[in-house]
Amino acid sequence: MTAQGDPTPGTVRPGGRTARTRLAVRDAVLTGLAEHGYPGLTVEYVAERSGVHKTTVYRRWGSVEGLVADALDLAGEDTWTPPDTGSLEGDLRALAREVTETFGSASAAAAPTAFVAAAFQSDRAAEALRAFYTERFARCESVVRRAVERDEAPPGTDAGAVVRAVSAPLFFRALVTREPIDVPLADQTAAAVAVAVRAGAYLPARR
Amino acid sequence: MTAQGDPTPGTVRPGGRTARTRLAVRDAVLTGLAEHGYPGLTVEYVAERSGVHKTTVYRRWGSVEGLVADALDLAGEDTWTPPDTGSLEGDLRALAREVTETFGSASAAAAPTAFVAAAFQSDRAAEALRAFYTERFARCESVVRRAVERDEAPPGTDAGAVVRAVSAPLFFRALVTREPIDVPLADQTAAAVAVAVRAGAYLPARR
DNA sequence: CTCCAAATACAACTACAGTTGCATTACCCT
DNA sequence: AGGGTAATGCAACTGTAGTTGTATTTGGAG
Repeated sequence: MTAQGDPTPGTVRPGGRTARTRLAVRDAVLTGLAEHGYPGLTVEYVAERSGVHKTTVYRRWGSVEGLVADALDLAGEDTWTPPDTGSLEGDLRALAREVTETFGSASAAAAPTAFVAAAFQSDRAAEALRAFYTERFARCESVVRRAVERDEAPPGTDAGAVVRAVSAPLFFRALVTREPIDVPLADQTAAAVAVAVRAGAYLPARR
Repeated sequence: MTAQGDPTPGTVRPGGRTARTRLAVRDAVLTGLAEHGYPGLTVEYVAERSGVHKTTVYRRWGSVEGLVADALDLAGEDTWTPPDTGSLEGDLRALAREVTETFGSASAAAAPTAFVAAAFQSDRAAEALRAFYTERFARCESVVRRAVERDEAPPGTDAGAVVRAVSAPLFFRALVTREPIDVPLADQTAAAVAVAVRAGAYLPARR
């Protein structure tokens, strides 16, 4: 999960100017994504905006994809926890609505969209994205765990499959087919998955 | 759906050398994608491989994204029809397995993956991708229509939502999180959606 | 406080993607 | 068949992304 741009392990200088530079660059990356989108983000822009010389940016991050991958590593280090509404369908609906909100406004969608775009360009960004979602979905599995405890879902339900089934149709429309997504669609998706869970369609024995 | 690379409407020269050039270039694009992947595909490679001068490629297609968008337009002009196995779950399972097959081998996945990647880079490719999937999913809706006729699905079922719900989790894992997808996963996804359909979770009244 | 190593700044350079003006070729129409 | 026009080929050019070698600055350790 550690960014490749980090000083090599065991370095003597973890803080100070290096840390300031990194933060300034990360800030410039997010600003640039919001303003020009991923295709318009250039190393030169980040260098100018952050006040860090472009040589330094190239040496530590290597490319635009490296910059985005580093920003993605940072995004994974938050304290987000899945919703807890007291019912399976309520939790799934809240999860789906969060996706809808993220991709509802262009400014909020800029960074997540860029993360996916960068993953198509470089293996490092792809790995960072994979790690991000692995960790994020692992957090979400508590939703299913609680549902099992409430007898809303059969024991052994494949929690990972459930949380992916709720998110995927919305991600797919937002990122691949560019169809509009809204709250009713999120609710429909959550309801459908909740029905399937209760029916035992996500028991891993079926795989 | 007409490619931007086409001669302007009403042109006097729809066939002949122009058509040969276009086919040679399209072929080179697909070969290049399979060999080097999207990030490694360059206009210069396509020019050399196709025997068409790079100036011509730049003039007619404009960029790598234009080349990919044109190839995508071509891909949409096929005679593919959705499976007809005689049951809803069978049809959904067959659809899901097709997705699995597409992204199962690196060579088969190269073009579809590139289409999505290009859509993040240029609006023209994004529009071509949107058109492709809109048309493709419209064809798939016959699966749901037949299920309604067989009383396997309630009348008024949102066919578009159903076919997207079957495909999306597989696309999402293949393209975004880069998780492995296999036949059991396809079957699980299809079974879950079939259960939800039968329970009436995809009635558009819920939106 | 001073010294040392790491990180950054600077400037010049390289390479290649993409452009432009013009010559040439090939196709369609009469 | 042959003339006109669209499309392609060609070669030289431009701009900029990315590189390299070196000087300078910074921050921590003793």
